[in-house]
Amino acid sequence: MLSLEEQLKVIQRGTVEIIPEEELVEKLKACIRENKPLRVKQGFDPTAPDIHLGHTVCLRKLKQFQELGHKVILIIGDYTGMVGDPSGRSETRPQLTTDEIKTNALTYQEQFFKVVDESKTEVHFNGEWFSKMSFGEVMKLASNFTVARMLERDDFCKRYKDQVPISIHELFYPLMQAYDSVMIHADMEIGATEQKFNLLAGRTIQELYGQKPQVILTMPVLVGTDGQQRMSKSLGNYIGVAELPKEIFGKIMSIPDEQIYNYFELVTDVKPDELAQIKKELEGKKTNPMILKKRLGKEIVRMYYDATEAEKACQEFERVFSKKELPENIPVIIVEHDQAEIWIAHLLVNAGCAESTSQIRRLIKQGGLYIDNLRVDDENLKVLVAGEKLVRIGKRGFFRIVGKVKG
RNA sequence: GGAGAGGUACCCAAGUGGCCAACGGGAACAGACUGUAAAUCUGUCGGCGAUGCCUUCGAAGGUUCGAAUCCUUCCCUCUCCA
Repeated sequence: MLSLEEQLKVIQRGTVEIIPEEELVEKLKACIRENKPLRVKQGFDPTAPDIHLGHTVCLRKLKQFQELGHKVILIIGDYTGMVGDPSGRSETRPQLTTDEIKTNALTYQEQFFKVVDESKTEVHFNGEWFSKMSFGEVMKLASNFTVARMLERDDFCKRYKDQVPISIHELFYPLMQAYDSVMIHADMEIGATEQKFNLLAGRTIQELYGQKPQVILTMPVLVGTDGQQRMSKSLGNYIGVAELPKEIFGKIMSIPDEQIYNYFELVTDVKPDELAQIKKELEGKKTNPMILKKRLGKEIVRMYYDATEAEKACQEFERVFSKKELPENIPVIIVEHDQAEIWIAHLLVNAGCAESTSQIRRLIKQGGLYIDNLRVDDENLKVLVAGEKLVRIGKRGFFRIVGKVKG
């Protein structure tokens, strides 16, 4: 095990807060002395079946703990998932069914272990204890917190003021997360800054159950591809770690330039001195941000695939967007029709390239539709069904439509 | 239980009898520009082979030549009082 100072250096990297830092020092000292690893916890609710880069900010921290020789405990919140974490939310989250939770949990684990080391991880579902809890125990847990304290939370407070409903069960969320810490005897819990309240609740509850409170460590919230809000699947601004290389790369290219540095810092393995270099380049006007963004894209694809895929994704991007050439793989769609000729809008809707004929009309009006590299300017264009057509919708939609006349 | 406020398109949000397929903003999409799927600017943004027709403003009925707008019932949310 590394020395206290060395460990602290690694642990502190990229964090927002460690509360309280003195306790961490104490815990680390004891663990070095007794050669007993810390139990470092983080929970995830299997709400959306995709881990995205935002999640990896904390996961990567967990990984660092593993590398320092500590034990990571991953809680899959099948029960908390039924409540839905209110953190940073402006409304009640939809409650998941047990089936959804089950399938999501599987994908989750698969994706977790793209970042953390499975062999050094203990996995628990919080249903293990919550499903067995009696109502009396629930009441005991609930009596430890007051409504006023819950309403200290910014998200609840805001909802309350804005007259947005808050269901009673949502108030249980922090308590449940806290109780998880009791059940697994957590020494430390990691979460994004918006988790602070829940994490602190863990300390309170642990003490009430006669345990030493966990130290909490918060990480910055990663902003999504829109450059505004936190990355989240429901906001549609996320980059999933299981996405295809070209998707990951493309989405990275679409983040605002101002976010480049944050991404390098929070979700890549780029070393501190290199980070400083990147910061400099971004601040100086000499380097085109695009260059750095491409590097970022490659860096991230490499982490979840490999260097070859990363290079390919970058080249594909350059081919399609910089040189405006055709992408490498164009989906082929086979369409059948009983007439020899068909209105272009119908052809594309039948092939699933567009949702409505109105959409195609609009596209043509705007000059965004190409057939065999020729811009279509006639909304009423009819085409022969038979044969293969190369269709381009806007900048990104490429299709090969192979038509057959029925009968 | 009583009193009041409110439910509008993907989201926020105007509109309180015809000029409303519904102002505005965001998202999204398209175009221009650019060494980026960044930024900026412009446009589009319910559906339909369409200078017209059909469906939409919590739900169902009703009044009216005509309703998102008025009436009735119901469902949902919030606030205050108890």
